[in-house]
Amino acid sequence: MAYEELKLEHQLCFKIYALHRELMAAYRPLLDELGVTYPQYITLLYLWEYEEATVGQLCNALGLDTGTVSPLLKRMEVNGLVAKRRLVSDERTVMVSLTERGKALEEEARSIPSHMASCLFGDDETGARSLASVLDQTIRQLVETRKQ
Amino acid sequence: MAYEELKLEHQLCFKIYALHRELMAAYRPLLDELGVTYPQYITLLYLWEYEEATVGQLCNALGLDTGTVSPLLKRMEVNGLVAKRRLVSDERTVMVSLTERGKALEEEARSIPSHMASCLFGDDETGARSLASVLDQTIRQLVETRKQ
DNA sequence: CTCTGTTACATTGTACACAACATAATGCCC
DNA sequence: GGGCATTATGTTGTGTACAATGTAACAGAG
Repeated sequence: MAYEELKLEHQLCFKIYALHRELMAAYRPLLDELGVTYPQYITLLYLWEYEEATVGQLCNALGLDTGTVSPLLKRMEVNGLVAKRRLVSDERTVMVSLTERGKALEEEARSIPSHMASCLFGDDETGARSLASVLDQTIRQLVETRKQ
Repeated sequence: MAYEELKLEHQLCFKIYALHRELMAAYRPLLDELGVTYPQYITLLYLWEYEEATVGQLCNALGLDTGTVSPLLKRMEVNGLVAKRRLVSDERTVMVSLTERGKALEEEARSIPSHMASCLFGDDETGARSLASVLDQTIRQLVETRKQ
């Protein structure tokens, strides 16, 4: 007896929410082998690319706030993946860098993107690009709207 | 110096992850007015449509496990949105139904879908449908892969 | 009727995610 | 150089998520 527009099956948000969780579930077995979670994995992706970053840069790049990133980095430090040091030039700023163990994981991670691509698209090459462009477009629109 | 395939910007997963969080952020102010979170909102969507459901049916429909749904329902019960009762025919089964207050929220929620649609797509009507179909396709592929 | 496996749900433990607040270092205005 | 807003990060509290485990109720085999 619900209003048509409120039916669960019509909600785009729910598809995005569901896809997000399916995706995390698909990554989990791969990331378990590296001993990291998904948010830790994307933190590593950033650090593999830029060598080191401040906490603030990581928050910005990943779109997460300090309440998420700060304890996440603490766990990664405990697990020996990253090291933290305060800048001499500004004692407020914490610079995060990879340990040898953190760097070494990059080799083990190399196979993940292509493996995940096949999980997401099977053999459909064009599907990936069309999903990417639609997602970019939608995120842009959302961010746009939020800023007003 | 990272491998090209491991750069953050190339990761489709990250776009989905980011979109998911942007979307939750966009919903938050609307749902705050109803006094519910997003997972509670989709639980209400289901109950508005089907009147009542067992815990298991909700887990299935929402794709969440009992460890998530069980405490979520407990909070909704405390907030006076749902009621729970055990079936006489099977004392293991818990039936969840809406309270008057839970039913009343449906009216207040009616404006949410169209409001969110404009946040997601601006004026672009076709964007919604193309995103929906790409998401459906991708979820199907992921679920397919997971089952093997 | 009893034993045993299964089912439905709840609980525990770990890890996000974010709002709100706390803290310490910096920069700047005078 | 003292006061003060700002900045960078950390902490607290609430609410997901999910794996693993617990528990009571049910369902059949013998």
